Amino acid sequence: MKELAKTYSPGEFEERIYKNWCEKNYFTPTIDESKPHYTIVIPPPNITGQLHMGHALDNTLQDILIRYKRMSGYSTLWLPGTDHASIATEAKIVEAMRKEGVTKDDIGRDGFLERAWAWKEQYGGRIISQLKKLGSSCDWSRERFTLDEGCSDAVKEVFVRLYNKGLIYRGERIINWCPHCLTSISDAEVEYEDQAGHFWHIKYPFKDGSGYLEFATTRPETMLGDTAVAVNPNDERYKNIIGKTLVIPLIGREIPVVADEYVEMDFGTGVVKITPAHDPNDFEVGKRHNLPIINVMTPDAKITEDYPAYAGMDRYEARRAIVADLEKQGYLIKVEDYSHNVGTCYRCGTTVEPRVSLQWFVKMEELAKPAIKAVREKDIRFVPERFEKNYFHWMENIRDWCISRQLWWGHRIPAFYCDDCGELVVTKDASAICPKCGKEMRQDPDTLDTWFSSALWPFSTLGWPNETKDLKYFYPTSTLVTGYDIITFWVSRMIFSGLEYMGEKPFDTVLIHGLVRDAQGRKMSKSLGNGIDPLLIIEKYGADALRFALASGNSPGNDMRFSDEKIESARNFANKLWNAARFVMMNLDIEKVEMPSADKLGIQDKWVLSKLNALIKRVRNGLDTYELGIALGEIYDFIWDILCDWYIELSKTTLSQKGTEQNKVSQNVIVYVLENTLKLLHPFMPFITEEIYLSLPHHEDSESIMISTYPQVNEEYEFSKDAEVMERVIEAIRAIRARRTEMNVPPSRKAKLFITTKYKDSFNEETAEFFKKLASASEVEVTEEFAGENAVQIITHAATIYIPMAEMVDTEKEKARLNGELVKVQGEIDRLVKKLSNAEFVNKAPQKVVEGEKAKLEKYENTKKGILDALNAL
RNA sequence: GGAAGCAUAGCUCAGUUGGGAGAGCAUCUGCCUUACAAGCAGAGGGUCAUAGGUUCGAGCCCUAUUGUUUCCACCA
Repeated sequence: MKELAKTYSPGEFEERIYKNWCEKNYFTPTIDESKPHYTIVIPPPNITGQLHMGHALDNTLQDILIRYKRMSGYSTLWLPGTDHASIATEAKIVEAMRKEGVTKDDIGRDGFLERAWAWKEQYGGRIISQLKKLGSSCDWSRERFTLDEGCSDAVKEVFVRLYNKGLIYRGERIINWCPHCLTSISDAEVEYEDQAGHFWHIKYPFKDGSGYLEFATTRPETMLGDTAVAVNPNDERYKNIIGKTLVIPLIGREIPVVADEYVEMDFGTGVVKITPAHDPNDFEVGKRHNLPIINVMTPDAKITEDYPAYAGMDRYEARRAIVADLEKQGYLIKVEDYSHNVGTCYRCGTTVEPRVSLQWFVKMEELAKPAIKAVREKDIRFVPERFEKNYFHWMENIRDWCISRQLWWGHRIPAFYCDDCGELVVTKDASAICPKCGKEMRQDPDTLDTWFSSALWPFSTLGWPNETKDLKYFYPTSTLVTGYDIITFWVSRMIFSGLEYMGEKPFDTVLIHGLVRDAQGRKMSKSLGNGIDPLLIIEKYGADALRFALASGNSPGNDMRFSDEKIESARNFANKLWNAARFVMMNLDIEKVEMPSADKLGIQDKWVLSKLNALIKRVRNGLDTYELGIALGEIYDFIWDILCDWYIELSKTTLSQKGTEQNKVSQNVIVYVLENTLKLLHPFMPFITEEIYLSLPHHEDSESIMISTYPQVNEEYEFSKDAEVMERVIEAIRAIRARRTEMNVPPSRKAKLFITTKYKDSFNEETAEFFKKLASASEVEVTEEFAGENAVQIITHAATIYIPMAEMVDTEKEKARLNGELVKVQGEIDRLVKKLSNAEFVNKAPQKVVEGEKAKLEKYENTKKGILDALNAL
């Protein structure tokens, strides 16, 4: 047994404890077929990332579940790792190179990758070390990286399999292009935002000189790529011009007027210019009408050399120039303000440019079907359930997934081309010879979407495609914990991937949490500068306090706010527990906890043990149903209210009486209760619970709380009758304190109590001590009748307590007060009588509820009788 | 355009099988009571957004409305 420091200072032990856990290999599970497994794969943070509150929340929740299951006898694996984050990382490295004046082309692909790996070596581990500060009990011996050898092999395997199955194809499609990142991005990677823009009303002349056709556009610069103008075939206004030829001003190209259902008659002028190369809808129209596709922009969104007047201008410059020219030449009719939704790149925020290019796609429809079924049939469960709707909506309207990226940092597409004959070979091999001409083939220069490898994470990390022991034992994983913002990006793709390649779901349950917002409820963001750094919080308040602040009051799927208030109250709670433990230890001389038999227990012991059982039940239930915030709230209430405010106070007398039998009983019970409470709390606050646990004598033999057994309800310690006896005492003590405060009697002024009661089991010599200690009683006399005069009277349903403090009693005031109480009590009685005389209530309500109401009525009747007696006596 | 969440004390939020509303912070009062002032003992403060409905009984279930946030789709 060692002594605890005087104040809670987490900085002194958190690191030491974590190191010890690692050295003892507690985080590494053993594969034991006789035990159930519980597996979580971490949502791999980007190697570019720094720990933010979102990570802190996500990992706190995972660690709580993992520690709970570990203590509950599961073989528990929490598999950690990081994501190569192709766009984000590449952007970072390109940026760093730009500062040195070096471009990607200068150093070439190999040179670039060398730099990227060096960068990964240097910074990629940063977030991992930050996760450790949080207390995450990940099995670091199994740490993985989405771009490591094994994951790369899994990616290639999947690509080849899907290609051979016809589920991966290459085609020229219109895709979202980021002119800043210079790569394609998938639909899911586009974020839409409202932008103020304009509606330019423009007219194109008919070739035959028969006037003009007016329409409006938000993007006049794309007129350079117009290959038609469309109207609705049912639009009477334009029936006669379908098929006529228009001439595009400024460039003189002749284009047809086509009819297409896509055009809405009631919107704007009912005329749409068609630019198949730069708008997804126009692309579809173009396909239907065999229109040429004219790309007018370079990859960085500048006008091509084909249009000398505007060549080299970026999109927006060209827009201004073209509008100016149209106006000059009389083709601009008017300009309106118009707010519209514009797609932006989720990484850099640049407005995306739809662009026709040759890309690789995954055919989604067939893959989505079993993934929908698995969730529909509750084989995979979302917590909370409502997020299924998001999932279904996305999956049921899924479009093919553009997976190729024009980046270098990532999994290179395992496809090879023959420059001579155009042959295509898809293979896991590092090189390929053309089967037709025997020539060395050229590998596709592109890489895969980062999410392509993340999709395989639950099994690629366990060794797939090899049939490893890990894969057999730990797959499928148990719970996936993540934010609602990446259900589509990640969760949905893991589900169809797991089902397709493993033939089995990747996890049972998806626990969705919300966002951590700032104190004002705003999203934490770099641009707002309102982010709170979890590492600074840990430094100042401790990891346990941070975890408490994040887990308490958190309910699945809901956003939460993080404030100074919250973290301070978390730290105060840790301090409270710390001091309670200090108090307990100050009073101990036992070496090991040996629980006394029930007949030796005091009434307060029976009460607290019953309360502990109730707590265990509720906490386990909360944890089992993913209501972690509720479970933690229960523990908080127990520690603060039950343990500290009552049980410790109730035990002070016996704890100070060294050498007595009751003293031994008290020591054992208080340590037993504290030990169990610590265990219940351990998943939430691992460090402080371990530090205290190791300082206490134990009930069981365990060298660390994290590998001890999670508490279970102990039927031996169910004393519901005794608990009621104790509750009556507590109620009386509360009533006395309230009365004394009301009368401004300082606690230092002790007074004798006379108690009349029919509950002699509650009010007797044993409990008299409690009144002395906690209700400023000098003496307690339980009597059949109190004959004295001018006493302060305190009436509970179980007893009437007289305090003879004549000078405090003003008879008239006392009468008024009692009459006031009488009115209140009578009100309650009336309500209950009415309810209980309602035959429908008595017949239809559950027996338990009716009994409860009857008991309440009896209590109020008792109180009423007490008040009436008191009034009579006055 | 489609969908979902939220609306409870001055503030931030709990309240899961429907049985007369809680916490933290803030406010007020009194306490250095030998673990803790990061504390202790009390007190005040709520038509549970509005209007209907179901039910013996609704903060909780249903419908509509208002406000608010988010997701999805994206009509030039």
